[in-house]
Amino acid sequence: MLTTRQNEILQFIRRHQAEQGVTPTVAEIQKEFSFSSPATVSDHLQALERKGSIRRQAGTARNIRLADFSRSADLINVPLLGVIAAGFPTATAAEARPEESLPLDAALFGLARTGRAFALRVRGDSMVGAGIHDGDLVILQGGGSPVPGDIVAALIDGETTLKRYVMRRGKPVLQAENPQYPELIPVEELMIQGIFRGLIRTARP
Amino acid sequence: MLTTRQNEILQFIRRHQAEQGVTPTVAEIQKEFSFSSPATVSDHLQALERKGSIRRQAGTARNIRLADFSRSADLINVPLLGVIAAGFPTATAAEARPEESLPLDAALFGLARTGRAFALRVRGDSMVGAGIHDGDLVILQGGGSPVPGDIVAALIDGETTLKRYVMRRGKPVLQAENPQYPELIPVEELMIQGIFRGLIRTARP
DNA sequence: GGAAGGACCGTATAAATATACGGTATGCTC
DNA sequence: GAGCATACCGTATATTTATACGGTCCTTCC
Repeated sequence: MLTTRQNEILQFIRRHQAEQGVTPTVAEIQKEFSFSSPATVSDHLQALERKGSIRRQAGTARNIRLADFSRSADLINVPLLGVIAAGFPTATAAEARPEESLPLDAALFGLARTGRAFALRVRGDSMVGAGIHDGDLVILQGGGSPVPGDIVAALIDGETTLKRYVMRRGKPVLQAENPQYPELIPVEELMIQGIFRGLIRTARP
Repeated sequence: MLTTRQNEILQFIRRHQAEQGVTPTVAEIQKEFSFSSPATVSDHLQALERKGSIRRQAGTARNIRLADFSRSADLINVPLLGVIAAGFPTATAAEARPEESLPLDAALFGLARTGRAFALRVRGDSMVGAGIHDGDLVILQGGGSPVPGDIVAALIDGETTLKRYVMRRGKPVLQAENPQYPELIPVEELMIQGIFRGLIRTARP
């Protein structure tokens, strides 16, 4: 479908976008291929557009758009905010100091693009019954109301912990999922920081 | 660190890049926020650059670069190839029919950009002891040799299963991690399809 | 009360940028 | 051999684009 030359140019555009974050200008393509004239590039771009590989917006700079770019349009950068205790509550949690961020597929994790999503690394094993292990990254959606049964990051008495949110006799309680921990934590003042949306575990080398 | 306004503008730049594939021009930012002057945008961009959120290349159009862009340059599309049995081996596995693909951070999962990585959805609970549950997505790296202790997707007698690869008396065996399953599966002919690199679980709504 | 930073406006402008126009040359095909 | 697509060149140019300069108004902080 594409000629050899057209394919070379398309590959360069892809590479440029992946590395620089933006598509190249006509002049940059011209330089890469050592063309003497920008018109040569223009010709190729016309061909690529006709064949549907790229789109262009008339009258703007750096106006090349890859036709299949929308594939990764649903990505959001989820900040990794620190460590959360799945065990006894600890104060060393949920700081607002983004060390790092994870590019995640918002649709896969059911994350609202508008709401604040964040990730925390789990320390402790109080949630092993729910398959959440020490070292896992939990993905949480901030700013919402949990449904009983949800796993939540909760702030109780100034300390944050990961527990299951359930109702007992009309009152919300936080429940661990490990027989070695107290099953129920009575809650006086409860602030939900985030609702569990998923987790990521990576094999340790 | 960033002011409210600076953050709004940074978010717009991020969103524009995610949706359009390129960062916005000064004029596009100006229009989005209904500023009467491009100088206002310039002021904000200066502040964002000073604070390290963006970088700019002098003398070019559409020259905003997100400082943390390189992080998402490491994304690879990992095909979701089907379902794998974590239980008794089944023939319905590892088909070469990509239904879907997952954009994943290659560095996070330790995936080689060159090698073939793939994902499978887990059916069964023979690996719950390793924290792998029914419905999880396991990320596997194809084409390598497992180290004893690795979790692998293995093809035995034409059927695929997810098990831990260990050595017993000098011979490789596949081990389930659930007392309800036979602990060791003697292996006559063993083909490793992939080595476990991580998993993704999403909360079911 | 002055200094500093933030948030804007209006205008001006050099440089970057995409593209049009008119060429040449080559290979393919009907 | 005419017609057509591809692959290039050189030049010209209307726009786009980023940014500089000189302002105003406000809040915060010492």
